[in-house]
Amino acid sequence: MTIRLLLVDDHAVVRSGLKMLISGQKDMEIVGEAGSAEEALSETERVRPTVILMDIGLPDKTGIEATRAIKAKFPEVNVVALTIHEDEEYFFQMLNAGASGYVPKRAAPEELITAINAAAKDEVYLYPSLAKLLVRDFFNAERTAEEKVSLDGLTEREREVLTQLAEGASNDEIAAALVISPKTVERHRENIMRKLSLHSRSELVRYAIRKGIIKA
Amino acid sequence: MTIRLLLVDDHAVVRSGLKMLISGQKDMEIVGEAGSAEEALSETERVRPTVILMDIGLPDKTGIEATRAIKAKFPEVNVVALTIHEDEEYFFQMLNAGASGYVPKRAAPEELITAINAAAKDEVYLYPSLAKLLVRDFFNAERTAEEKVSLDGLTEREREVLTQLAEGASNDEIAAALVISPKTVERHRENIMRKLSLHSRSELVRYAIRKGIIKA
DNA sequence: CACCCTTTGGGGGATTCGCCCCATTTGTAC
DNA sequence: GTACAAATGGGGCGAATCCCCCAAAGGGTG
Repeated sequence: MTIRLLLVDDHAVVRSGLKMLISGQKDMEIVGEAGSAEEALSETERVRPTVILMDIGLPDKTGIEATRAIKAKFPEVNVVALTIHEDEEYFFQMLNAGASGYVPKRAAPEELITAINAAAKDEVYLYPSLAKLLVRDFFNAERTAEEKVSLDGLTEREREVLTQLAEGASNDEIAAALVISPKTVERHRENIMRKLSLHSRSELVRYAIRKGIIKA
Repeated sequence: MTIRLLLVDDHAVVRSGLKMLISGQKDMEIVGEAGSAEEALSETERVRPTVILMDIGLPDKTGIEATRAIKAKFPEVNVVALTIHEDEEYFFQMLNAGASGYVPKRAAPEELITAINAAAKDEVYLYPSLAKLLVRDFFNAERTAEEKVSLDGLTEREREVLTQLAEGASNDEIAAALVISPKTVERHRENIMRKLSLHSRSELVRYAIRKGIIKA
């Protein structure tokens, strides 16, 4: 099964570099090129590629918008972002737009090949320095030491109550679980909210998830 | 800078295979081996490796627990999971435990080398078929095609209300924002909760964060 | 010993929530 | 043209929430 590629980049030089690189891969074939988001759309419709290599900086729209538009119309086409940007923002936006991979232009050629192969199999290749960001955000990790302290001076008991609150338990349920009076749970809740400057259970839930106290 | 490796696997055969593979890398050096979680801990303390290759199936504890314990004591040591398991559960648990990479044993040797290099640089390598799962879970927001289905049949207006609810807004605040009566907001909230089988704002908040409708 | 912090518990009141009942208008589908 | 979903709005009611007030027992520190 040959992988049919569409190159999207406004620099012809970049495209020819990619063509040279791809030409070494016998299971890949470049079936089209585009220098703008508009062209990318029409070329996708015309040639129906397996995978699109998408630059982010395009003259008309960003590659992010182009990706979103393409995935909306042709969800079976997978997009690999290939860009000079290693910003966290672009990375997340591109994945959110539906990209199946993200490779900086400074990456080794083999990494791009890996990413293309992954995208063709409907998998996702993430460049390691950026994958790290995704994992960090996903698990709200990085705590271990300082974020546990950054629970803004909550006591042990308060943290215990907060956990239950965040999981959606009512005052009575928490009281039963901790074997104390519902009124004491109230008391703890008030103290928690005052210390954290939060004013509703909903805000407590978000706070707890952000801090990694509970999982979403 | 040589990368100092600790191999953790209860099968000596696997360890010698890895030794052979690593011996081809002149910037890597195996400084220790362990056949159990217990040994992994003590060896980590003794040799202070840069990167640990960690199997999940160990005789005493799982590699997940071992990783958690090691990251708690030696956060600067990065762990790459190397396992036969490609289950979603193990994958997420391992990352949550603090692993800097996840490579199935069936992966190509170069992928393991890439993962080790990434881990040594404090980055994260994710095997493409599993990276896909992470991205999917992280951006469960808009799925272009099946998004409407994945939100269990919520209407456009209901999703709009849900977003506000999840952000912690009261009925009156939402009414003001959407320029409708508080009573109508109530109506929408009831329909949302019934459709999703949720029964409190707290549960709505978690649901919305899980689905990527709002960020935590 | 006096002081502070934590944890425990109660009273009361204004407000909000969660869940029923009801209805009208405006589309879209058959 | 009728039927059905979606969006709009209202009334009411019991429960829960949120925010004040109050207090006492126990631990630790200066």
